[in-house]
Amino acid sequence: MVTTTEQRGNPYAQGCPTRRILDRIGDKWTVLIVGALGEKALRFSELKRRIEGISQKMLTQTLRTLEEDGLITRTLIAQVPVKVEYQLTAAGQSLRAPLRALEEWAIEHMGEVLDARAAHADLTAAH
Amino acid sequence: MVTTTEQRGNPYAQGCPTRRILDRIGDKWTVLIVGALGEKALRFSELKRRIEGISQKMLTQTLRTLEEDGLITRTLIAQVPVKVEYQLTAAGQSLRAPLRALEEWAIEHMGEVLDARAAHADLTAAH
DNA sequence: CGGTATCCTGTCCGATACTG
DNA sequence: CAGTATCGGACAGGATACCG
Repeated sequence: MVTTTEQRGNPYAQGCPTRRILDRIGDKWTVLIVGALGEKALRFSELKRRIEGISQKMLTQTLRTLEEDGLITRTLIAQVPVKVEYQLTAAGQSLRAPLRALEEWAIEHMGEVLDARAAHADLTAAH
Repeated sequence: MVTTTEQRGNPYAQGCPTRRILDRIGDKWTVLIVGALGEKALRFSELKRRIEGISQKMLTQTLRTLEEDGLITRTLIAQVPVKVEYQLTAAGQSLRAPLRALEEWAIEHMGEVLDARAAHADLTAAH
């Protein structure tokens, strides 16, 4: 066997699918949607209300992508007016832990990073 | 005090800095660079070699951003030819754990997600 | 070696208008 | 309510050329 490190999950290799998957996860809205759906299933409009600043287009688009990836399910309840519920699949649920870890890191180190940015801005301003 | 949930680390609020920080972290190359520097300090060209497909421009740009954010340090060794070493700061190091968790999730669920995508592609192809 | 500067193309994404 | 469709500006990011 000519098994190199590229074979399995090596994100440093160009062809590796983990890259594509990491890209998706890294997506701004994906993180927020998965987070929002973590507690319980939500409707389209509930999601839109919870996630400030997301446009209808991006919400739809991201939901479709998540559905394609098997991370959420979309349930249409045929009534008037129409009702659509989104909820995490098992795979989607399993993503919550690593994402929460990231969120916690962001919250914890936010001040530190902002200070560093400010310090750098001062330096450049002073030439 | 009129402290709302928006005040602290609530990524769902538009103004919250955690969003900006999560955006940075979510960046394609950031994850790979921090991962690569995890083991030991590396030179510019070493990083470029390790991270397949990154352009010089993006490597430089991402390194600058990471430096501004206080996650890595840049050390210039004045000799001929010039040598520059990048290494993680303490804050940068602390980011490794959550990122590794994400990488591991990607590796573990890669197959699952790819299957879901394939299944979806079949459905749409069949009309 | 480790960059910077410039050009240029693709894509992201918000705004808007319309629909079952 | 929960979308789809379309347009257009901003911007990410590759290719290329040049520099200390």
